[in-house]
Amino acid sequence: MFFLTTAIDYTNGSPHFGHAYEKVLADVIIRYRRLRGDEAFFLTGVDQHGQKVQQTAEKEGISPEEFVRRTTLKFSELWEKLDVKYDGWAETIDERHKSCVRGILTELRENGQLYKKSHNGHYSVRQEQFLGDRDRDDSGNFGPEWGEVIQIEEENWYFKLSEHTAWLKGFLESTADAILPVFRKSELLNALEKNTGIDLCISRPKERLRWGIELPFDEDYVTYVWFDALINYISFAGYKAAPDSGLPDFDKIWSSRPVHLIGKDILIPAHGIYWFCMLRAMGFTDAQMPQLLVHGFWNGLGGEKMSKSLGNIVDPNELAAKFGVEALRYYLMRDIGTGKDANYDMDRLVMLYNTELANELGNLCNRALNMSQRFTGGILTNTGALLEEDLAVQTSLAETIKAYQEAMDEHEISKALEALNRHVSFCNGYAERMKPWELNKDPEQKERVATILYHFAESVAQIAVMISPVLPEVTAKLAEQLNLPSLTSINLAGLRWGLLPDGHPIGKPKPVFPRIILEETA
RNA sequence: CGCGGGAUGGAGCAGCCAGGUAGCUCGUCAGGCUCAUAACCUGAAGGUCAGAGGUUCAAAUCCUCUUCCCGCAACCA
Repeated sequence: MFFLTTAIDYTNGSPHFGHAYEKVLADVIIRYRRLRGDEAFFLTGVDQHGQKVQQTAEKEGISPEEFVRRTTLKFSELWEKLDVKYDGWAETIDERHKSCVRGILTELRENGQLYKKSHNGHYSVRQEQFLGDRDRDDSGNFGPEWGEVIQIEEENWYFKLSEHTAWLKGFLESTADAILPVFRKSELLNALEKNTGIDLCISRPKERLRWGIELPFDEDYVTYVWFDALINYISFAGYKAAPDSGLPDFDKIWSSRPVHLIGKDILIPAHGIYWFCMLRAMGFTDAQMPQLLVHGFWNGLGGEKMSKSLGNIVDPNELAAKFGVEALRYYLMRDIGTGKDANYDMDRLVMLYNTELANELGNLCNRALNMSQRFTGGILTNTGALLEEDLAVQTSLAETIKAYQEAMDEHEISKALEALNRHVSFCNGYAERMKPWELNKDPEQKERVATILYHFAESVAQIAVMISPVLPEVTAKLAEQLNLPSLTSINLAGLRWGLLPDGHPIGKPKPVFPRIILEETA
């Protein structure tokens, strides 16, 4: 079983472009695994506890439950709109999750992994948080933004993180693919190097934070965000779940190393250090440790961070409404290398859609069907003699499948799409060289024309299958036009020359990718 | 010497790990075609691969140093 999770999004605001990227990427990866014929489970969801939620709800004069119910909907509705299809949905206020967290905390305490101690430090009353040295300004003082800063002493619960860091170092060093891309691992190892004997505080006193999971053994505290949120990966996979919970069978879901798709911001320390050590403390073996697939960020046009203050936030809902879900999904997968950062550029979104989808693939499909209807009565035949040029098309397609698969296996979606485009381009060149519209004027060449048109249609059919993880709706539309519904259920191994049977009646052409025309707005 | 990423024709990127004529898309220019969503095809111009040094028969690719840009600096309880 291939088990894929994403980060769970914090329900304090609306989903933005980055949220959409991660979920679409996960959706594409999972659809690809299914295309390969693998059994797969996709878990995503929302992180609903914490101070920010508590504060914002208070400000709006509603209960945190009500607030979280509303914001959660913004996420789930977006995923539905963007055709992100998950199998499990994680909400951290779910009782099944809470009881899993409490069960784990209880067990860790019994195993001597938790202890209570007091800490003395600077505390900002206004911001309701402890301050560290890096919160000081240039002159070494805490600035006015913190309001009144007092020295207080507070007791809290700690997790013996330091007992596991030596193991973690060894595990990371001996597991080449523990973290992808690889350069992230060196970053993590460096961070780990500096982590000497520090334990992790896993509680917050209730007088400061009520909106969380109460510690099962100390009712004055709630659980620290990461000790709550990270556990979603196992709680909603059925870890220690009651038989009637409705959750999946954990042993089945976690039968091989799962993949956690996360952003680069939460690798260190949350996933790379805390989560691995938490799993280790719970008794997970090295072979059960998840793989972290770390993606980059979308920045604004000049490469600057997207932020509210700069006003360059991009709303995925607006983009989907303006350009369509297909254009958005395609852009999200096409214009960024997995693991790297990219700059969001609307002009590129339009350009990539118009050139690669409308002009290339869409047009190839359209001209193929058109000629078939006009020249061969809409009937495909593949019994004609093959010329070198025809065989070159078949070779190009076979190479495309290989390149596509290699790229997808490495989660390099953009490169996979590039490979598909190369074959489409090749077909367009083949069309120019063969000139079936010329040949058609000669009645003697009927069979030749049919053979050429078959090569177009078959190419479109196979590309339709390969593009399905990224653009599932497009595959359905192409399958309909090709009059071959089975395309939507075929898997990769079934991609062999001859998907379209001899004598197949092909459908009528209708643009699958209407060009996006941007209105001039001066 | 804190850590990591990046610097490749006008723009955006690939190539670098496993050295061997610098590649892709867009844009520009000139042709061609007309089956097709003003789509398609061919050709051309344009780069001393940030800079310096080193290794090598050979370096964008390996090593060293420098400059510039970006992100992070985790114990914030």
